[in-house]
This record gives sequence, C-alpha cells and structure tokens, in this order.
Amino acid sequence: MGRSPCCEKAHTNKGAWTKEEDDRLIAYIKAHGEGCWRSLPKAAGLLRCGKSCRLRWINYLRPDLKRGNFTEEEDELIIKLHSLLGNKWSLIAGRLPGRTDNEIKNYWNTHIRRKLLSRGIDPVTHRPINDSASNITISFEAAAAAARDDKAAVFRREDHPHQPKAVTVAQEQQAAADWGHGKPLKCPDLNLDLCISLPSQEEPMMMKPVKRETGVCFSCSLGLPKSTDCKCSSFLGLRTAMLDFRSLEMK
DNA sequence: AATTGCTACAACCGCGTTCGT
DNA sequence: GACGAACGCGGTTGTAGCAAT
Repeated sequence: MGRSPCCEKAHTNKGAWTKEEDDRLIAYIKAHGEGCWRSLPKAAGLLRCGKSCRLRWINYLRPDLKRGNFTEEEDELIIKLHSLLGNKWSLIAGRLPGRTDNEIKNYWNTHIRRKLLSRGIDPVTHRPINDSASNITISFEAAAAAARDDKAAVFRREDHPHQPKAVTVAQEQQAAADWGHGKPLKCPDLNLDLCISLPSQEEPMMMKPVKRETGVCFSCSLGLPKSTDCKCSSFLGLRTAMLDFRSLEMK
C-alpha cells in the first residue's frame, strides 16, 4: 500500500531556494509561526511542498542558527555524543545550540569521519581500527529494549543496520540481564564512567525530553555549558556522566 | 585557459512515528 | 482500535566552488 505524495509535484519548484522565496517564508513564519507545513506553501504564496519549506526554515532560515565553523569543543562533543547515540542526528543537534541535525550530519560525513580515521579510530564503532580483541560495544537501544522486556525487539541486527555490529548475542543477553537488575552499564572505551539509572516504575519507557527535578541533565553530565532548559542546581565540572534515559528523546 | 577531481553542504526522498478522527 | 494525514528523521543525491593538473 503506497503512500500518497506529500504534495502536488507538478506545481512545485525544486532545487535551490531563491532570495524571494526565503523572504516569503520568513515573513509568513514571523507572522503566523511555525507549523501546518502542509498548508503553509499555499498560504505563503510559495510553489514549494511543505516538507521543503520546513527543511529550509529549520536548516537555513531560523534566526537562532549559529552557522559558521564548528569549534574544537563542538567537534569533540559531537564525537562523544555520536559514540553514545549513533546516527541520531536530531538528538545530537539538540545538545548543540544553534546547530541543525542536517548540518551536523554533513559535518560528520565530511570532517569528523576523516578526522577519526586519521586518528586510527573507526567512526562507526569509535574503536581503534586495528583493535580486533576489544569488540564489546553495548547499544543504549539494546539496553532499553531489554529493559522493556521486549524480547521480539531485542535489537535484531538486521533491523538496525546503522548500529555498531560488534556486539554478540551473548553480550546482548548479558547487557539485558545486567540492565534488568539495575547494574550500571559500562562502555570501557568511552571513558565516561557511565552510570545509568532505571526510570521510575510509574513512568513509561518512552523517552521524552522531560526536565528532571533531581540529578543532572545530559549537558551538565558532559561538563558542558547549561542548556536553556537546564534546571540543575549545581554541577561540579566532573567529566563523569550520570546519564538518565529520560533526559534523552528516543524514538 | 580548460579540464578533471574533490569537497562541502543544501535539498530531496522514503519511511517510521505521531496525531486526529 | 483502525485508519489516514501530517510530521520528523536519516540516508542519499545534486551541484556549486575550489584546487590540482
């Protein structure tokens, strides 16, 4: 069963946006706000599909975008977040104010991948390329699936082709077992000394960017400047990550 | 000066998820 | 609960600009 196209292709422009189109889109969003992307093009007098408008606004026109070169700190943060989250570009972007998922994805593919390779590090697994002995990589998704006792979903490799492929079934089961008993999960190579607490029983495991009343947020846990929604009362500046899944938005 | 190859990044596409009815 | 529409994400493609030859 096919999905109907998102827009009338015959009457929409494609390719690079013109200055006039940008101005129309900016003016419309300033007047009416974001949202209703489907109806926006017609309302704004644009011959574009809603998706295209949304992408243009989010990746290029939004006034809070930083643009310009990435700093060394941003580089390292992206690498660290990627080692934790994999290709979850929107989650990574959420931790880099003023940066978009598309921008980070492009930057990863053009700069950071090469940077890691030149350091002899596999950009997918974040492990030394010639380090054949150490091949234990535990995915947070696998752990989360195990915590849900979702046996059917316990991370079938073919369902997650983008994830590191170094984890064995036995390792997955061990991780699941450890997770289920509330043991801290450690990724030896990340040197983040991760300590993950289970969410409280009454809350569903669906990951939403819920503000925490206790503990520290993800930004603080990485020793970063506080994010705008940070409510942490203090942070000692330790490079120790107390990672709570509820501070992450998971799909 | 012309051509070729490479890099960077904007934009598109397909699909999974969420939301409203 | 089922269904369709809309949204959002990640992978991929297209192309402009630059460097090397």
